[in-house]
Amino acid sequence: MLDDRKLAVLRAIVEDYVATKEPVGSKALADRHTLGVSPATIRNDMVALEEEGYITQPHTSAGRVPTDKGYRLFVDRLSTVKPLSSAERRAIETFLGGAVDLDEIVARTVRLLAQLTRQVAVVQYPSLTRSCVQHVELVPLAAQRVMMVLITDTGRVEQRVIDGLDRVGGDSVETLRQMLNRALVGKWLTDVPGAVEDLPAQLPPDDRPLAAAVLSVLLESLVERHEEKIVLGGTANLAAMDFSASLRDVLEALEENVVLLRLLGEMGDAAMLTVRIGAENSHEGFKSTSIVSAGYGIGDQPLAKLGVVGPTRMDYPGTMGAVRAVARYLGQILAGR
Amino acid sequence: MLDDRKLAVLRAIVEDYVATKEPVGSKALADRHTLGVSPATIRNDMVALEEEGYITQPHTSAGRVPTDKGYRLFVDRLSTVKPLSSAERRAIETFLGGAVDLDEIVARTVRLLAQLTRQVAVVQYPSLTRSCVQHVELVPLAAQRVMMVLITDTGRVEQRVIDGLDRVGGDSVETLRQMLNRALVGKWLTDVPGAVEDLPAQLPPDDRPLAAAVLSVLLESLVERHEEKIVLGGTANLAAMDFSASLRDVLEALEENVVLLRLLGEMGDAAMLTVRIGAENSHEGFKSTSIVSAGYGIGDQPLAKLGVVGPTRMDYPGTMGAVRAVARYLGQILAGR
DNA sequence: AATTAGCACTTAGGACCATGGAGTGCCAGG
DNA sequence: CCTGGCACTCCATGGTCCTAAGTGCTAATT
Repeated sequence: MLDDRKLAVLRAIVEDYVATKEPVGSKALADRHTLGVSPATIRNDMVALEEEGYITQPHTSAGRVPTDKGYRLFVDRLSTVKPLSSAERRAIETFLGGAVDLDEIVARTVRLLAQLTRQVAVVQYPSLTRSCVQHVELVPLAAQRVMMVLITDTGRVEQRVIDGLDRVGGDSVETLRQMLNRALVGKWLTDVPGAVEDLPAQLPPDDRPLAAAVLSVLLESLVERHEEKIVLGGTANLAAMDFSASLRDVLEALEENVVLLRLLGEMGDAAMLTVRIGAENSHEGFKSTSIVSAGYGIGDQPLAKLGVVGPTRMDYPGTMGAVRAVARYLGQILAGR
Repeated sequence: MLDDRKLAVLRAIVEDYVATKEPVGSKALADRHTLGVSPATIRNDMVALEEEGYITQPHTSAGRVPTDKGYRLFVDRLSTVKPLSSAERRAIETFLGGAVDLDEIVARTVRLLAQLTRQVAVVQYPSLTRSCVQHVELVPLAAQRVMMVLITDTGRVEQRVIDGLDRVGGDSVETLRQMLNRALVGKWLTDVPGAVEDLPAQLPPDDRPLAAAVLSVLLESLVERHEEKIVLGGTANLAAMDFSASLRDVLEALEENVVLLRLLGEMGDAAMLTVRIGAENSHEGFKSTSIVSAGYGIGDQPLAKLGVVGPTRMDYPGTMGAVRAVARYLGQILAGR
């Protein structure tokens, strides 16, 4: 059905449309690309492509524009991920280098990705479900309050205040602290529930209320509703894009972290580079955008995902190259800490 | 120069322009407000107001629009801060209630403020310079690395990794930990440098390199370049606004946290409700926006600031009311933790 | 059978113009 | 000092026309 030349035409249409932002006609294609055939032939190919639903024309006498399906074919079969220039690679290294803690690493990554792609960047914090406990600290704040600080091997530091306790003795806190660390250090967060099950029983009765309170907070807020954090950057780049949807809709969708997280979650895991185009995104606000994402992690251990959001009319090879490169470097940086 | 009626006219112009987003003419004013005079009289007043620079007309045969100076006069002398409805107050309380930690309190505050004002909300984290040390924790991560966690009374938890040490003994860490806490707990962060000056001298020689490394990180990254964090929300509301500047410029300016922090810093301190109108903001990107900000704190102890950014044509009384109310509630919530 | 040239057809968008309406400034009279 | 009246200005709106770009179809060519 679609011979090589038709595919070449589709590729040319996508490339030109992305570059010029204007519907592209048969004449322009013949001029700018060396397809070796005349505009008339290209026109014939275009009707075939249009019948198959890969391209469409905004109105009768306009050029053609790729559809979501057209972009999909382009991404799957007609393009190759474009590696970054060595200048860009160096920029990444120096830029991600000087970060002092996880927050700063993530913040810099998101800025970097936004700058490289000129689109909206999204970076998810290393998932708690993929982290191990490195240390648990209990800090007495007042007679009835204790702060719990959980430090993971991925660098995340989460704190919660446990409130409304009866007079808490310093010894009880210290005992519980040691016990928690003995039981939990090195464990996956997902394994924490099992590991703490029989802890209260090992304590003297006086200390059990405290232990119960601490454990319930730990389990509930950190394990069960496993909090995923996400950071956005480069929203200013939205202004230069023009969606079919309204800018407001896109901005609103972006502010819904829950939605973004779900979408990221639906995308390919691990080191996979995944592209979701237009209506493939199962959310109204992203219907006229594409999302390019990749997982990042330490070694082959996936931690979380990052990506960019832009108009469906985007430079897929370049964007995919940038996302992949940043994901890899981020993994390296995290590994080297 | 400006009698009461002229001021009333200015007030009416501002109110109508804010409501309708259209230049307002003498006839409309006479109809919609009970000024008790004819359009012709109003016209005369308008030329006076225009000569003084309070209003201007986009073109010869259009109505009048307030200038920055006009808004300034309106805010200073012609309006009163509008208290929130009781429904809104209750919304604030319930919304800010269920937050579990400082991050969530700040996140909720920023969403709330954006929703109430339908503009872009900005909330600064409690300033480190206004915080006291509540606890310092040292966690050995590996033979050559230690993580320092600093917890303040305002709920902030900052962590830094200290790297490149020689073999660190568990005892050394424990000794240093106790010593740091004895020396620092309860101290203002700004007083930390003085308080740690002679600490290394009190340690056995073997432990001094570790102490020096920890202290240098502590001083440098937390005290000297005292990190201020800031959070944005409601940028989707930007789409509905129309600035004279381009949307992109405003978005870019908003992403520059440093700029925002400086601007907030230039605004009135403590419980003061401050308004910066248009060109009063010393940054290009905010030339066509107004910023309404207030300090928040516990009791009369200021902690940091929050505010909203919107078009100069904004509902000042309403916005000021919302900002003031949210700042107060935030203080109360923080005090009650 | 595939490609190409030629041609008639469609349509968006720009230029041009006319017109109506909103608003002004000014003047003379109350 | 206020007001009604009036001439003037200018923007916004809508209509018309025209051009440029691009198409689809057919007949000729390879």
